Amino acid sequence: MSLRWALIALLTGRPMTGYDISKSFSTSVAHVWHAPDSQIYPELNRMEREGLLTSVEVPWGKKGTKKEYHVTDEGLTEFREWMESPLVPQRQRDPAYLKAAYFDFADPAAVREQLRQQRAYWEEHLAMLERTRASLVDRSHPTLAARIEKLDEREADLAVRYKIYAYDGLIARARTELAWIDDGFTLVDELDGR
Amino acid sequence: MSLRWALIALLTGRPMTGYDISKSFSTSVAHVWHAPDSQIYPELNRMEREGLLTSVEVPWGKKGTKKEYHVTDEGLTEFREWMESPLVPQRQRDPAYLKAAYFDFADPAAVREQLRQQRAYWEEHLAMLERTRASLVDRSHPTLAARIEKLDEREADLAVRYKIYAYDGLIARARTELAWIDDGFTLVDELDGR
DNA sequence: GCCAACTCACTATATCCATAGCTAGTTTGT
DNA sequence: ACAAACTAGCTATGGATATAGTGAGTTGGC
Repeated sequence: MSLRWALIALLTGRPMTGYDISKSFSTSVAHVWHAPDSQIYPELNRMEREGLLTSVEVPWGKKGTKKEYHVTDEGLTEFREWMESPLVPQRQRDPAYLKAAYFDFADPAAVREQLRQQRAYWEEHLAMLERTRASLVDRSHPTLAARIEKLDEREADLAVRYKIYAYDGLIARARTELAWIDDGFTLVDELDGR
Repeated sequence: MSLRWALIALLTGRPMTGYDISKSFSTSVAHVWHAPDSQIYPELNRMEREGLLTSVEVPWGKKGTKKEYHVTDEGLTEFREWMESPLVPQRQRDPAYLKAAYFDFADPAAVREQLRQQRAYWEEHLAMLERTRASLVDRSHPTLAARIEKLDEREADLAVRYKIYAYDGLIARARTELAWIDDGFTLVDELDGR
């Protein structure tokens, strides 16, 4: 259900076609809420039917047309309502922790390999988050830039600061994961007698 | 798909009925992999059909019987294979971060209320994790106790240490969330001019 | 003797989500 | 002139997950 709010969040920046959304999703909202095309297109249709979005046919090339989605006042109102409604806490569902709790069933070499893979993944993820954070700070991030154009300086500052705040949280989380993985290497060395 | 491995993990401790599983789930594996009854019962059936589990009918009271599930050798083999197979990294999908990135759409009072709720949730969650960690350290945790009974001291040590390691990760994660929430209070005070 | 609380084992329904495609038009490079 | 790469907008399928039940047997307290 958060998908629709992620879509509205994205469309507050600028009106977009389904294709634009599916592309820019991966460089912005997807860092907090990933979704594949097969969810995005049907959800856009549903939201239009429910009046949260309207669409405008825009010509594309000589013959083609594309559908540009705009957030309606109703959509914005419901988005604000969601923003202020209580959060449903997420259940834990992380295979990495499930595996870690039962590492004694794997041999130490396999455990080290797991840890190496996780470390590589989180390092890459962290680097991406830091790049994105930097593009928010200098306001070069395309989705953000489009959005703050329409705002005055005070509003723009709010929008930017909260986005940086969200990324700071993601970055702290990634660093915590990396520290935990490093503790894992230490532990397996100790238990394996090195 | 991780559900079946969570179930095998639990059943390596001791054979259990579906009901036992659904109950003890919440105090152990659910901390890393939550699942409702409606997933557990069908999955147990499927696993039995596929030969990962066998079941024994056990009398219950005067007339009733219950079904006790045991992990088969095949189940244990597949569990070990999963343990050593590469992890599929999880996509981000966290409404708390989605909201935080767009806090500028909510008024500061609503933002503070959100943060208070999250703080309360994570504090409680952290306390629970620390209680569970303590029960692992002194080996009083029922699921763990049942499991290490059958093991020699070295194997028991491995099982206990890795479980503590997993909880240390969850605890570090919870502390990171709490620190982030506190940063949120500071930020909203600053932006709201207090 | 009866009720409440608990044990046991499910099911029904609907939505969410992932994987993996498809078709057709457009632009760019050679 | 043609192919490759890209833009556009989907769909089909199957499995995962949440919410919310059902109903029957058992135990313990008063």
